[in-house]
Amino acid sequence: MFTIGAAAKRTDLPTKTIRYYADIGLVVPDGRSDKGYRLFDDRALRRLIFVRRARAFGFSIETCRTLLALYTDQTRSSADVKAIALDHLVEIDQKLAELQNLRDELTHLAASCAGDSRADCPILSAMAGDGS
Amino acid sequence: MFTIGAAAKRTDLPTKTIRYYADIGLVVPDGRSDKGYRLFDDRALRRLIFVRRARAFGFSIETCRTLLALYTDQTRSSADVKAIALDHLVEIDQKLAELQNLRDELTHLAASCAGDSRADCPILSAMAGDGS
DNA sequence: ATAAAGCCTCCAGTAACTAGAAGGTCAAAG
DNA sequence: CTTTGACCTTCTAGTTACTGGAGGCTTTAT
Repeated sequence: MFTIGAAAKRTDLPTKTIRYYADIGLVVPDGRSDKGYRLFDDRALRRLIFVRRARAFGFSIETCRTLLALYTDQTRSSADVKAIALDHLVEIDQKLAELQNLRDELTHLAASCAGDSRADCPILSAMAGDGS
Repeated sequence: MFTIGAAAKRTDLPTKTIRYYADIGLVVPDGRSDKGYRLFDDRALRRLIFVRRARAFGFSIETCRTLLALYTDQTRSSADVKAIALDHLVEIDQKLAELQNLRDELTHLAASCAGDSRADCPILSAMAGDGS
């Protein structure tokens, strides 16, 4: 059984985050010590690490909740998990496309800006709506 | 002089957003009617549109504030604006790289998942830290 | 005259934490 | 035995950029 600090070291998560996850019922401690300290067992640590990885993949907390449930459920079908992953991939691709657009346009604008001491600036002009 | 609703139509921004921008002092109305209605003039509308465009480029509100100041300042140098744009480009490129990484890894995982009725799932295994 | 639309302010909620204050607990050192 | 420092607890509030809604005037249209 680990206190929150020990769990933090082992899971590579901040104690604040672990406490937060406990508060929202995402990964609840196994129990409390007689003085009220949260105590985590190995299973809880595994779940915390699972969440850390899933979050790193960009899954929302709510999706992590679903994923954790599937992780725990031995009768799950891999199709359910795959569907969630594919949904997330679609979102990522959308963001990627938006960002690439943004980068291209901003690169273009920045390139057309002299960047000297004169006031004339195509970037500001674009924001103001003068051009295009 | 336009009421907030008229300004919203002309700038293509929600009234709530315009009110918010006024509250935080980003684009303040020109004044108030005798009944307390916010009144916007053409200059304010131009500034609202400027902010809408800058936000679409992903600039934060605080950066918009700076950009607006530069927009207004006739003695600005285009170098100042360009520096902000290039900073932002660096951030965009970082996010882009992260997202691409994420997409590649997740694509790989999803591809290796059968997606059938069996429980075995490489995606969950990856989150659990079984592999790699 | 009345009803609909538009305006006002203030409060709360979103996502996922993070910071900080005030205070109890525990292990080791003096 | 006490003190120090590192832990732990709870609670409140702040972050970003809005958005939604309640309750209540005002203006406009019928």
